[in-house]
Amino acid sequence: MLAENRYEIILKILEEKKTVTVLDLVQALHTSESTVRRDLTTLHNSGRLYKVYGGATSITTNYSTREPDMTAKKGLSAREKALIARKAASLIARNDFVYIDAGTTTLLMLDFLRETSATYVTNGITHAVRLAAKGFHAYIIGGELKASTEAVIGSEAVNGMKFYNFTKGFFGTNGISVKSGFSTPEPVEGIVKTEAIAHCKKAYILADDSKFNKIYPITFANISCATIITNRLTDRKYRDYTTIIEVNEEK
Amino acid sequence: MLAENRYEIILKILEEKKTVTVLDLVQALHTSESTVRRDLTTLHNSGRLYKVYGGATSITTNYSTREPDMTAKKGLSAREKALIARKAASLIARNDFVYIDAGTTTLLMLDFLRETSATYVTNGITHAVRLAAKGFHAYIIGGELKASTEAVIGSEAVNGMKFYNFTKGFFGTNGISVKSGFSTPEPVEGIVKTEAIAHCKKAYILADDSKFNKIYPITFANISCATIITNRLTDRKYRDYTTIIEVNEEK
DNA sequence: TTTAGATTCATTCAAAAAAAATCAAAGAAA
DNA sequence: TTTCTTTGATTTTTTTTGAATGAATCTAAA
Repeated sequence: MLAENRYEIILKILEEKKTVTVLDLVQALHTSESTVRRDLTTLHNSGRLYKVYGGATSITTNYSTREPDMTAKKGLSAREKALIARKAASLIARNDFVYIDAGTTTLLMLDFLRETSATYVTNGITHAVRLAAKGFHAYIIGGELKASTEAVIGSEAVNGMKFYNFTKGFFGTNGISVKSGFSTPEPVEGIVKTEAIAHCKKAYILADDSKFNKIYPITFANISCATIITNRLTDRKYRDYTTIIEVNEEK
Repeated sequence: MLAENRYEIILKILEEKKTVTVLDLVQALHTSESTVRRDLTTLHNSGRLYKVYGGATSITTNYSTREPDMTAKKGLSAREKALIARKAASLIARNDFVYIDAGTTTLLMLDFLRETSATYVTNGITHAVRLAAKGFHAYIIGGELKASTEAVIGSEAVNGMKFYNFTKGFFGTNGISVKSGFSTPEPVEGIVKTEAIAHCKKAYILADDSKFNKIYPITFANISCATIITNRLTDRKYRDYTTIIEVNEEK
C-alpha cells in the first residue's frame, strides 16, 4: 500500500471520529506502530492533523469544543493549556501590536483571538498562516526555516525584529526557575526569543505548572522580564519575583 | 505496444483509482518493471501524474494541489506548466542563491528541484515550508501575509530583500507585453516582485503562452529584465527584446 | 506530593522494498 | 548493413519499514 493511501485512511477515520489512538491505526492499517507514528508525524508537520499523546485529533476540532475522549483519559493538561491560552488571548486590546512566539502553547491562543483591530507578528509558520486565514493582520518574521521546526530562526529573524516595538508579546517556555529565568533547549530558538522579548513593552509567558523549577541550557529571559500565565502556582516564591496570573477551571 | 498507448492506460487507471502501484501496472501492461518506471518518470516530468514511492497518484488528488485557492487556477495547462517548471528547476546550479517568487507556477518548480547545495529564498509560505521539508536551505522573506495567495508582501518584505543578492530568480506573471513588460493586477505583489527582480543577477519569468500580449495594471519589470521560459512562443517579435527559452513536449 | 509502574514516544539499526543507474539485446530507422 | 532507440535484466543506491532500546510521559497508589 502506498503511503498516500495510508494517509487518506487515517484522515478519513479522523474525520469521522475526531480522535484516534495509535493502536487503532495499527489495526486499521495492518502495519507497525513505527509506521503509524511516522505517518502521524508527517501529517502533523503538513498541518493535516494534530498529534497528541497517544494518538491524533482532527485539525478542525478546535480546542474549546473538543471532545475530551482521549484527553480525559490521558490527563487534563490539554484542557488546562486551553484555559491558559484563552486567558492570554483575552489580554489583547484594541490596536495592540502583538508578538506571538512559535510553539504549540501559543498556537492554542489563535482559537481564542477576537481582537481584529490588533496587528499580529509571529515567527511560527503555522501561526502566520492561521492568523491570515482568520482575517487578522498577520506578519511573519523573515529568516531561515529548518525542516524539523515550524519556526523561523537565525540571524535574519533576529535582525528582522529590530524595528518592531510590540505592545504585548506571548511566549512559550520549556523551563522556569527563579535563578535561571525562562529557558529552552534550543540555542537558535532561544536567541530569537531573547530578541523578541526585548522588543515587547509587556511580555507574557504561557506555562502550565509542569514547567516550574526546571532549567534548560539556554536562558532567554530573566524571571522578572515577563508575566507568567499558568493554571496552578505550586511554588509561591515566584510571586516575589514577577507577576503571576493564575487561571482556574471554574464555570 | 506504443509508449503512448501505455501512457493512456496508466492515466486511465489513475483517473479511476487515484493511486496505483508499480506492480499493478506491470500486470496491467504486461511489461517489465523498468518500462513502467520509465513511463512514470516521463509522465511525472510532463506533469500528467505525480510519482510517489511505490507508484503514482493522480495529479488532482495529490497534496501538492491541496491549497483550494490555488487549485482553481491550475486546470488546463498543467502539462505545459510542469514542463516549464522542470526546465526552470534544471537551470539551478551548485551554490546558487535562488529567489523563488510566490505563486502556483513557481510552486511546481519545487517538485523538480535537485540542487541541495543551493540556498533558496522565497516569499511564498507554502514554498518555504516545502523547501524546508525537503531538506533544502530555505529562507522566508518577512512581512505581511496575504491570506488568499499565501504570499508575503508589503514594505517589510521589500526591506527584507535589501541585503540579498540572488544569483538567480524565478517569477510568475499575469501578463507580458513588449511595451508594458511583465505585469500583475496586484500593486502590493508587484512591488515585491520589482524589488526581488532588482536583486537578481539573472531573472527568469515562467509563463505559458496564454500570458503573452496581456497587460495588467502594475508593471513590475521591463521585458528586457528577464529571460522568459515558455511552452510556445506564438509571437516572434518578443525575441527582439529578450531571451526566450522554449520548452517542448519531448519524449 | 511523591514515587513506582505502565504507556507512549523518539531514535537507532538492520533488513526489506523500491528506485536509479548500468548494460546488453532486440527492434526500428537510416 | 549501420546507427539509434527502446526494452528488459542486472547491479548499485536510496528509501521505507519494523523491531529494539532507552527516554519521556502519564496513571495510580501511597
